[in-house]
Amino acid sequence: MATGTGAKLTDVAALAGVSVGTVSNVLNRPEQVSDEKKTRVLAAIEQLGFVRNESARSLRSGSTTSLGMLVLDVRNPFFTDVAMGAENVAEAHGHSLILANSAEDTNRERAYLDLFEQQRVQGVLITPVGQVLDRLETMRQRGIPSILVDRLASRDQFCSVSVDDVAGGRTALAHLLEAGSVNPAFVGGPFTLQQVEDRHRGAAEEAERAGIALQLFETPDLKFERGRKVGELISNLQPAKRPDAVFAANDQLALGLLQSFAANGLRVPEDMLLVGFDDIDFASQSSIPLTSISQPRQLIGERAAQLLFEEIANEANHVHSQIVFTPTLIARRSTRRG
Amino acid sequence: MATGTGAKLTDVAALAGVSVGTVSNVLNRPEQVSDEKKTRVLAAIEQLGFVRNESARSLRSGSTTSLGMLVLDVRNPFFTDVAMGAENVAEAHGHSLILANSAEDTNRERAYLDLFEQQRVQGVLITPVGQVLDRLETMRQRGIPSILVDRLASRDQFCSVSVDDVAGGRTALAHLLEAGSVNPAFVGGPFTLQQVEDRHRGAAEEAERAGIALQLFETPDLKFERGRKVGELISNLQPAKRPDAVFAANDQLALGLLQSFAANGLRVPEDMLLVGFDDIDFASQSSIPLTSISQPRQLIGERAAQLLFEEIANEANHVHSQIVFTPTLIARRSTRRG
DNA sequence: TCCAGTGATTGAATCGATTCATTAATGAAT
DNA sequence: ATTCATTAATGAATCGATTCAATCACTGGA
Repeated sequence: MATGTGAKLTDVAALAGVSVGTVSNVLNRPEQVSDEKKTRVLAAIEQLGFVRNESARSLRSGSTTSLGMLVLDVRNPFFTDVAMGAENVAEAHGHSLILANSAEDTNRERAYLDLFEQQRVQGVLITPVGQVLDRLETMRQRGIPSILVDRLASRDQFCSVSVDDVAGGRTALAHLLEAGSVNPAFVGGPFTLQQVEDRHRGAAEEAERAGIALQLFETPDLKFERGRKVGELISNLQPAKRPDAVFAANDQLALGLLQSFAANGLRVPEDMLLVGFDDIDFASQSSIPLTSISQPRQLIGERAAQLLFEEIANEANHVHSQIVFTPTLIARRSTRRG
Repeated sequence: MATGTGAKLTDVAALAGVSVGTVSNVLNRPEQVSDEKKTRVLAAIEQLGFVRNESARSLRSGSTTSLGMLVLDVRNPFFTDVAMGAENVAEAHGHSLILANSAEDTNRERAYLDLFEQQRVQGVLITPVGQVLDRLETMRQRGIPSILVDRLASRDQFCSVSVDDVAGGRTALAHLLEAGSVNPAFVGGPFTLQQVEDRHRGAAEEAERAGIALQLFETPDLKFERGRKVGELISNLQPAKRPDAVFAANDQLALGLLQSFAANGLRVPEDMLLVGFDDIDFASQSSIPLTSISQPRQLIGERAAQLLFEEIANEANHVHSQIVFTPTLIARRSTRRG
């Protein structure tokens, strides 16, 4: 049964007793083929187990039917959710999404962009790591447009889909104040990350507006372990100086804080209010469910893919746009007293 | 500057003043080309911004340089970790990994297998959803081998890489008994999932060996929410009948149990010991760190990819093998008294 | 000087599906 | 009966990189 190398289109044509053109038409313009030949061709395809060679197809037709997506970290649920949104839209357009992982490594980022170019994908969704805007612009000139995801395009030559982190910061702090905090703190860093900078700025604005000081605990990263360390530090402050509420720059950090508060006998929310950012699954699954700022992850992916298809369809006079979502607060036990 | 359609190999050859064969050699067998021409060609490539057309390359050479990977759920960290392992190995072999998500949907599974065949990937790593073994066998006869991941191959025509869940179950229960449990329980289901069945069987074996009864709380799924509900149930049992230790079939379930135990004033580990399975990141990040059974996720991906490359290299007389890893216990606070 | 041997270079043929100008067939209209 | 329009089918040319048999250039030995 093993045919060695598979059947090709000419084999199908021979078996069905039609020309290659007709077989191709059955595959690509079935409405132009008479029912009789169509069934004969389909039967032949079935019988031979013919699978069309995508390389040959795209070489001749000059275009593929796939999009490339390059994310910072596939292990981060944020990106996989975004990817799922994009994938759904791609599927609806009859395209497939090739998902690749730069793992925050500029070499891998470059390698995958090379791959995408070589494969002649129709377009690229990317959360950049390094300085790739020039590269992306070159690619667009060569006919492969790209959309920035989770980044606000700093130049107007790109579309982007991102989240308003400043607004998120404002919302978080307003919520803490409303819940009764008079001495709130922000925990997060480094400030070279735009996201951190923005979230803090929003919080600071809101605090100022209320005439309240915002303490700052700057961290070198946003990991769980870091949260534990800062939590230790905060727990050991004199009660008078200790903040009564913390806004953490992301949920990982917040969960670390939560763990060490619990270990040090600081009760959340009685002694300490806590808000995170991202609303990852585990925010709600912690033993004390965590209030968090939620981003419409799936929607981000969907919109990004839609924008990309628009640009693909109308490369010539496409107008770039920046979509910015406003994140929303999900209130849970960690800020609900009594 | 916009060249419209990019430069091709003949353009490079013309500019460099060499034949197309030489340009191709520079790309594929650089050691056979004199330094002088090599530099001229490379300069021309640079100047024209030439990017080789992968479709043309693989059409002529008859083989691609990519692997397909089809996972049950990209949002599950288990699979993304496995994927990263596989990706690393693929990269080391100069291949790229196309990651696709069947989302436990047999239609999507079929569609992506179609895509992989059309793209003539070199091989496939797959965690099957539906009944696809026949399909996979056909694909292998056509020259596309596949490896089962996180599944023990029921037929000997496939390689597989999986984990010994029975051993995991034994280890978990032995640990609970050692920690002082005299009335342990298993929480999990449905038993149609091989994983659940095996984990329970291991635990039951170990309990029997120790002459101790193992209570069973069967669940219709393995989600966090379900864990909360069962936790509620267990918390409300009379202390005499209530188990003093729980082995949950996975971490999600265990975290749900943990949350509701806390809400009901049942202290872990003082009043209740708790072990999960999978060792997801959040097991250690819970406010009471969770003891769990850990699977070598990355390693699973690496080995699977290695097996695949072996089969690709030696399709004719490859001997299929089943790799089964024994999971290990990571002891944390949830089973450490005093 | 000639020849054999080695290594670099060449370019026509090739991979397999698609395209499109052309032909064939059928029917409607004059 | 003839012309025109419409639809279906054909198959040679084509996409762009790779392959490989043939050619060329050069060296060292006879």
